[in-house]
Amino acid sequence: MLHLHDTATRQVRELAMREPGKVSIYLCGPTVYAPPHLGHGRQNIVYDVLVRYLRWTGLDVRLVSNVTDIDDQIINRAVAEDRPWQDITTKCERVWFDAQQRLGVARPDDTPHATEYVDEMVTMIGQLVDTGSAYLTDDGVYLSVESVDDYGLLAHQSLDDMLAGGGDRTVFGADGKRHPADFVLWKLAKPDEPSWPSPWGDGRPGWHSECVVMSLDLLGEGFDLHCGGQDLRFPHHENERAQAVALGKTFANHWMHHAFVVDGEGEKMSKSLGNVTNLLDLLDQYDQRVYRMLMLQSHYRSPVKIGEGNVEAAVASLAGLDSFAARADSVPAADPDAEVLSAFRAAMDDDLDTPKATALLFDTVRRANSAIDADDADDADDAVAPSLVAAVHEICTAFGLALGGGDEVPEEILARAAALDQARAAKDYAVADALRAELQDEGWTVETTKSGTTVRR
RNA sequence: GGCGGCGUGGCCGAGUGGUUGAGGCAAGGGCCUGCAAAGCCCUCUACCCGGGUUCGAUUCCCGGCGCCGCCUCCA
Repeated sequence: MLHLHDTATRQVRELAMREPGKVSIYLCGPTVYAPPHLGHGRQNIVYDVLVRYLRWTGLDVRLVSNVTDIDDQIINRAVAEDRPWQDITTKCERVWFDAQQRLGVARPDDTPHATEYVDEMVTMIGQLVDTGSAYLTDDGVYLSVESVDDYGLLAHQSLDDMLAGGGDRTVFGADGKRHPADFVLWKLAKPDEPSWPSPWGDGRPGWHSECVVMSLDLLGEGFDLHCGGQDLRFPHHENERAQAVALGKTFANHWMHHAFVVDGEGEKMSKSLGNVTNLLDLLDQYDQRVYRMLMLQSHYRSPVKIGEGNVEAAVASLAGLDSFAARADSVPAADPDAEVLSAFRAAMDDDLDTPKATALLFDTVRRANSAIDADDADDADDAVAPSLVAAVHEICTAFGLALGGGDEVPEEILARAAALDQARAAKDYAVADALRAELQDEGWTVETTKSGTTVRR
């Protein structure tokens, strides 16, 4: 069974399932006002690997991930560029899912939008007001954090400690709030801002409300896992939870947070710092599997540096895997090696130890390569290569890592590869070398072996 | 000011109280190959500093230095 670090308890503990065999996961998705950066890419891949792995083990996973399509950032950009805010959200959402597809990330089962849930949010906020957990000020409706007994569960700090000053930081925003940590549920609209009707006046929902309403609506109370980046732990997730608790509802049973992508100096990549690397640039410049490879090789709770050096290293390692896949094509099908799969599951079940699992993958590839060499040499009946090859493919499936390059090789290229083999057979090496050089110049990877020439991108 | 994390070889990045500290990439040598490529084998280089606990610490504890995160929009 999968054991995962839980932010609430700070322990690695078993991911309990509300319903046996079924896993319900809520992932905080993007605010669609800018192109995705590397940090978003990490998020996409971390949870894609989680979901694929769980499905690979036979579990029925439902992943819900929202799209925040109304927010101050969106409004600000719309005003700055003098265009309708919906232009921005629809375009950014398209770019987001396009990037996910290029990353090989499966689309979530549900992608609810904040704008589709405004009525439900208004209803929920009304309940919070009715029970006295929320109150009206002159600019909106706020949740009183003091009405939530265990507020700070995810932050692991008491309200007093959070407020304690020091350094040059400012302590929350105050305005008309009863407590500095109280947060806005409903923002009353200023002139020309997008708005929806509510009992407290036209306005829009605060960021922290949509996820509560949507996760409870689609997954129900006590769903299994809520996840997102470490920066969402507090205040976003704390505040989501506060609303659920104030409503008397059971919220997520387990909290998972992944670490940041950092720059060369180890600083968090962040839009506000301006040190982000556009995810699309990486996808444009490199093999689209490269980023997944990089994420697999580090642990999801450790910061990871993305630089030209390790990107190139990942490219090279993928080339090795592709070569393996190409030569393994001729290996007969077999049941995957049980020991390898068992070691793989042990690693993954231990808080998603993908670095260990990836090491196992490479190790298995090496063993399989050796076994293929040995089988070529003596035609042994008790060949171990097939089961190792099958195990490699299983791991790659669970990782969501496609091997083999993928591009179809045109007939004309295959014909030239065949001509190359004929020249070699005729010991006409000058012709053979010329053919190989031509193909390589055109960007093909050419591998001539005893059993023939393979060509791929 | 509070809470938390990190400091490993040429680079990235795991991990552990003990004869031999993953894996990837890079480098060197070899095998294979008509020659390459791919593959396989071998080799090289590391645990921030100072104390302490211990038979023994990179791993545990204390102190120091350096870096980072959250407490504010943020994956």
